[in-house]
Amino acid sequence: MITRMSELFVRTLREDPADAEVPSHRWLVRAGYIRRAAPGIYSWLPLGLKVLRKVEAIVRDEMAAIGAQEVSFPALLPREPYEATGRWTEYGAGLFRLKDRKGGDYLLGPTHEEMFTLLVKDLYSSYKDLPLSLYQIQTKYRDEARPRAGILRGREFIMKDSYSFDVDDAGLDASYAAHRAAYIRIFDRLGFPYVIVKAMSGAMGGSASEEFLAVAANGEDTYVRSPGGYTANVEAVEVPAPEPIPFDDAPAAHVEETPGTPTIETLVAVANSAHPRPDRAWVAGDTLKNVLFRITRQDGSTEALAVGLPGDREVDEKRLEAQLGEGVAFEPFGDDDFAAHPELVKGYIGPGALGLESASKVRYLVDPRVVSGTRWVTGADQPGRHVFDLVCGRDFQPDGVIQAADVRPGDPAPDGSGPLELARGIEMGHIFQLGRKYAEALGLKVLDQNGKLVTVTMGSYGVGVSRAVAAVAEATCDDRGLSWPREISPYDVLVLVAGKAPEMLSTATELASFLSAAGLDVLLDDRKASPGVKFADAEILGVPTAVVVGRGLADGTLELRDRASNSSEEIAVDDAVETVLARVRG
RNA sequence: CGGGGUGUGGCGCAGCUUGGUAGCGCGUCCGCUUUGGGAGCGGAAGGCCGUGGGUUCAAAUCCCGCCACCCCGACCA
Repeated sequence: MITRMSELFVRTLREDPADAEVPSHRWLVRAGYIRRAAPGIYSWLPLGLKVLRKVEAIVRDEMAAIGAQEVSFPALLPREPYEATGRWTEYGAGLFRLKDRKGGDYLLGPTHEEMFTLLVKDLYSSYKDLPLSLYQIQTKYRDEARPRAGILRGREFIMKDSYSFDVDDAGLDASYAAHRAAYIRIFDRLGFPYVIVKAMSGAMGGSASEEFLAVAANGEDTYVRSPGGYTANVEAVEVPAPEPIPFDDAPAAHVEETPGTPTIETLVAVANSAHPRPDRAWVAGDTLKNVLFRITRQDGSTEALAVGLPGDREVDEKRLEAQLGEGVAFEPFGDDDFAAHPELVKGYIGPGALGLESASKVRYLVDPRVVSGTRWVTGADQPGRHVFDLVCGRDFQPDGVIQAADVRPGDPAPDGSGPLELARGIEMGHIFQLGRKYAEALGLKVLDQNGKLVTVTMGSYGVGVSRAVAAVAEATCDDRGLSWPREISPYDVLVLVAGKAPEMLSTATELASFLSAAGLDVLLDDRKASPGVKFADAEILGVPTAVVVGRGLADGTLELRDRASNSSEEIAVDDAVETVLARVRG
């Protein structure tokens, strides 16, 4: 195919759109790939649509390769299935809901677990029918509280979601492994750097869950990695508990006056001046900080929660949220909350006043590092007083452990593979073992070999297709514009006429014809615009390879440009077709 | 939902303090010139100044209300 740029429906913008912050958003709009239609909702223009279709093609290809079959559910869905799984209410404000003329409730599907489960339930009833993997590439709707970054996080987006159905756990493991392998091929082909990280399976449960993150400095997800190969979303990092320490000869706990020390910083200062430690100075890590939250569940019930952690750490709210599970909100304790718990002295809260067995009845969960035998300086539950040498397991007993402390560069990897490094990424895919939650809620059972009804176990696997377009743009663009990996570039090659001599256009047209005949998708910039405009547009549009037909033509040469490296070389007109084909296919 | 900001031709912005009936750059159209890094000159089209009300002889500008959108934080592919 040859597309003449003089006829292509595209308009590049010379200036940045005012509302675009992140590079992918800015360039996709400036290059004429997408246009905003409403907040978080975008239209795809010819160039953008070509890229989108190419991403979809890769996904379809790899799904077919593992035997998954494509279906397509409506985006507009009835309420009932979502009522059955509780998600009509659980999804809360994030769900686009609407009514038909009769007043019936409908929703725009945010995800389709229910529909897939019901479809299989309708048609299949024997273990002989399984395993089965179905998928769709569908427009999804989520009424995000704050859409942002263009297509990277919209309210309407395109997702490939697949579901596997198996009779037993071994089957689920196999389906999961197949999807994992397919995802690796998909993301390899998309041609941008990514990492696979351990993820939270969340309230869904299930044993395995991994995310595919595009490596991007301004990504919304933070992940960790170690030299030994450990990777995980920060939310999923499980700090291991150290070995308990014997405390038989530990000194007895003693309360000391520490006036004016409501913060860790002031406490450390006063401890060092008024109660110096004999061997070394006190540091924040010697203190036990107790942070209070009020958590609110989906049903509206609230509960106080205390989190104990070494004083040199902060509570990471994302990690805390992940621990609390879906639909549980939390807020720091306010004055009202303190008023309701008079035994908790703000700034001087210690384990003595915490725990389900204590007077406050506040659940007390601690960082795994707060292990039996560790000695702490912590609040004495009286203003201006702290207790020293308080030993975990002897002087207090937490109700449990929680992974809520922040993870820092240099922390040891949980598997002992070295110090952790932190980096940012964009979630591109998520695979996880759903288990039997939906099958149970919707009654998806099959008869097994023994004629007994068993509940099917499911896996759920998503790829953000429209997001992938933005993520690739994000990962590959530079200060001049987009720069596509070959497999998803809207065109294989751009032939650019840089000059007004008639033979330039004729040579270019002829070259384009040969390349097209050889199977390439060619964009021919035959516009009358000045070379400067064309070069600038070539860089904004991001076609990986460009051939410039210009002043070198008189000497029998053309210029071959590589967008990714912004380098160029002269090639002979006579074997231009061969050279370009070799480059594009290379 | 909390915090900040902005609404003026297609895009990016000025004008608002000190009311007088709208301007600049880019883009678009016509003509001539120009053609290796977003060309030059001349001409042209295109705006009920987010919205409702108020003040005034007169409102983009002042006052009150509303709406929308964007950006920063808590949710997700």
